[in-house]
Amino acid sequence: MSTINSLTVEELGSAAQRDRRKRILDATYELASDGGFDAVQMRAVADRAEVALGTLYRYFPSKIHLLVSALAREFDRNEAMLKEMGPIPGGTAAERVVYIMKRTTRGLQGDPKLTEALTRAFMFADSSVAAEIHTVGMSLTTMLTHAMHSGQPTEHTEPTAEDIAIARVIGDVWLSALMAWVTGRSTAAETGAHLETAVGLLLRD
Amino acid sequence: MSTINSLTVEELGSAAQRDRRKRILDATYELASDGGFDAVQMRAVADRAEVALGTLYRYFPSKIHLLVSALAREFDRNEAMLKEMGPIPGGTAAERVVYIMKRTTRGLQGDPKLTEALTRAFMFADSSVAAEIHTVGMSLTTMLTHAMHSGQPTEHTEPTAEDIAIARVIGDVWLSALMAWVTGRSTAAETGAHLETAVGLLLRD
DNA sequence: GGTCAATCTAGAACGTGTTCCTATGATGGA
DNA sequence: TCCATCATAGGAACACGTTCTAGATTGACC
Repeated sequence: MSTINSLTVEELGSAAQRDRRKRILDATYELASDGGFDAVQMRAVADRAEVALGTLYRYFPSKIHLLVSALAREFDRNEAMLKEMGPIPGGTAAERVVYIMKRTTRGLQGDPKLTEALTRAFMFADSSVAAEIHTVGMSLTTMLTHAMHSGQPTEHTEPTAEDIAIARVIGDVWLSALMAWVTGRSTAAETGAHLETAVGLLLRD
Repeated sequence: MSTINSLTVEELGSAAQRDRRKRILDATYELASDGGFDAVQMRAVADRAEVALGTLYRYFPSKIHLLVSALAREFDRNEAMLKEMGPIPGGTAAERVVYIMKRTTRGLQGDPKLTEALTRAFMFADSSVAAEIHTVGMSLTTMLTHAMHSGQPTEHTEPTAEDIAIARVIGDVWLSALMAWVTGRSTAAETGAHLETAVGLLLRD
């Protein structure tokens, strides 16, 4: 068990410890959802989770680790939901990709403060959280290549190198757009339009 | 003159004030170049620039404003340098854009600490920094559309809407790649390759 | 039950971004 | 020249992330 990483569920022996961890993440979620990044103050999280400040830091070595761990938990939940969904609507790859991106974006924009907190943490994260971030990136790429081929004859073949490259570029645009939205530099509508433009440029059939 | 924005050169009446502003940005540059984001401490900047802390805050209302303004100045300088450099080498728009982007990226990667500081500031900026961010964005877009048409018959016509859209997407990819590099999640080589791929996808002639 | 190590609590303390206050100096108009 | 106004210097004070310390509690093992 290293001191530089967040404690994962598996590393926690007792039920009381797992419960503390859950209380901490719940408190983080609530505070973030309520007031965004700035409202997630370590003393406030500790208070609400009914643990001491030192204990909070034993479980999550920094505010960034805490928020990224909360993001990871949300991502897991979202992925489960997507799996239950049937084929993706849309006649062309571009349409399907736009559909899936807008759907995901809309989900995030439904809870702006939470999204702001999690996105900020994600963008401020350094190499110590590289593993988690890579996981999120892979997840996004998979989602996009899947959308490109959904319902097509190529549905169950491996995505080509170009598919993956395109998915990565779209992911980059998406992150930038999300960042602009989160930081109040663009509106939800602009975010959607920008994404659509980018997908149109990349996936002209 | 509002209190929520950085003071621009034009808003500063006296030569002494313009000199103070320059000293502050120089100090910021040096500290960032030396120790990165964390080393740019407001007290240290004020000391080195030989201004009071309050004065520093009068010129730049936050550390983020300060760093983004420093970034903007670097972009301006870069733009001036590019203008003096004759036509951009490369037979196609893609080649010219890749040339310009790699050149800029190499410049940044030659001073990693500085780049880390400026990129982090850029990513953390909220809507109060929108004006400064917009300056940087316009600068980048101009640079890219110029590269697309450099030495072409269309050199001196206005860039089309599509040109601008493409430039923005490339900017997004560049920022994401830079972010991954700055936070230690990808290497310089990967950054260049990723950029090249994206430009290839967007500018197929 | 007793002992020991790990963990937890409570809270002080520190660093750095930010704000605020007062005195001092500069500038421009009467 | 004198005054009014505003920018600046100098530094205290505050907020929040983070670290540290001292004691209380827990839990595993004898």
